[in-house]
Amino acid sequence: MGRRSLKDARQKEIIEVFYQIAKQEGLENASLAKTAELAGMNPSLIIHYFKTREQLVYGLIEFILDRYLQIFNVPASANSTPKTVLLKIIDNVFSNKWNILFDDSVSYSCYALALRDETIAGRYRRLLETLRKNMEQYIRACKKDGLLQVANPAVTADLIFVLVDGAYYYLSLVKDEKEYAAGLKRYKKQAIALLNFV
Amino acid sequence: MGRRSLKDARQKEIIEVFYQIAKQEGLENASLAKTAELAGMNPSLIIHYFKTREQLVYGLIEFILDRYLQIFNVPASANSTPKTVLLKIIDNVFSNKWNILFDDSVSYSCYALALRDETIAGRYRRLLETLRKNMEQYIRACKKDGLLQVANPAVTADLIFVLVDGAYYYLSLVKDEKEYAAGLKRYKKQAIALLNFV
DNA sequence: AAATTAATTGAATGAACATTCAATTAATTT
DNA sequence: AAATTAATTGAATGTTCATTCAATTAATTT
Repeated sequence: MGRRSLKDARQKEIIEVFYQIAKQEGLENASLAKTAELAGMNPSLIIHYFKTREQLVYGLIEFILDRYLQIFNVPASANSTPKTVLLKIIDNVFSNKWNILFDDSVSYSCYALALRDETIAGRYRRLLETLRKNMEQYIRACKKDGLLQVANPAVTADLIFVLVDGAYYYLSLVKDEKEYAAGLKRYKKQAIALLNFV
Repeated sequence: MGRRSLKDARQKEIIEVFYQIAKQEGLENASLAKTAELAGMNPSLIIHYFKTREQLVYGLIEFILDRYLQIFNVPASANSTPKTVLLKIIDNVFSNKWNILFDDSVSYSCYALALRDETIAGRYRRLLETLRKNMEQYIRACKKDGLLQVANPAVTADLIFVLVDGAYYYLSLVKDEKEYAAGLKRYKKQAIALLNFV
């Protein structure tokens, strides 16, 4: 049947290099040429795998959005009660891990794209919905066990993510580590207050 | 003394056209050529007034950031008490006026730039600081009159803006008008709750 | 070994871009 | 009217870019 396809692996590799370039130079300056050079391949090979730059950007966004779901990766040791799980998730959200996982500039550039491209907007909507639904389930589990008192788990989950997004908007400009940590702590405290644990 | 300079007026005009192009095509696709064409002038005239595209972008950001301060423009009729003023400001923040004043995509593109350009970052820091300080003063005035009970006006002001930024992050993807209005209302209610009026 | 399929290269294309520079036109002052 | 200063134009430059296409190389199967 001829040579076997490297498509999946190659695409992933290219996306990762493209992301690296975008981090260094900004998404708007991330070109196929630069990406190809860093990846040690010919620009036309990128076109071979993605057809257009636009498709590569779609790939990058898929790649980035997938990372968000890692918030809900909680070690088994924290699985004792719904409350410890929920608190661990809140921990994840308001932690420095966030900054390692995401480049702020690229993130906002992608979001700006979403606001002009319905395909990308759809992906983002689905992600934000998933994040909220997941959080809602965890809140619901706690509520069922009488661990917290909230009128509407969906509304509370939404509010928490609004807090998260607003927090990182502000914090992304904060260079001072102490101030950054203090802010993160304050916002986290506010999020936990919203959960109204008994 | 020769011909008098049109610099200020011309620069402002160019920035406004540049903004218009950025709204239509995205900031990353807003070129001097397109701007010049829409403005009915030669691209080199833009260079004449701004030296480089980078300087034009700086001008655009200045232009956009100035608009944010309009939040605090409160009609004299609302000046009766510190509480009505503060509520009017909250009203302004969580209103549709916001969307008319700002293009979401361009806003996030500019913010992405700030995170890779210290000059722009400085401008944003100053603005965010000003917004918070202003809000803090209004909260303080209410507190002095015993109209609300908050432990730390600065912290509360910050939290409100975190809420605002997170709210618009989410809402910018919401197309449905009813859902948009409902969200806005919910977040506004939460902001007012934070103020803890007596 | 021949056939097949995909990977990869390299050269070429044309478009768009920011910027430069010299020349011209239009106000304003003396 | 002459001098001055700024506005404006238009052509030119060189770079970077995404994309195309034909040719070549490398696996894999029959």
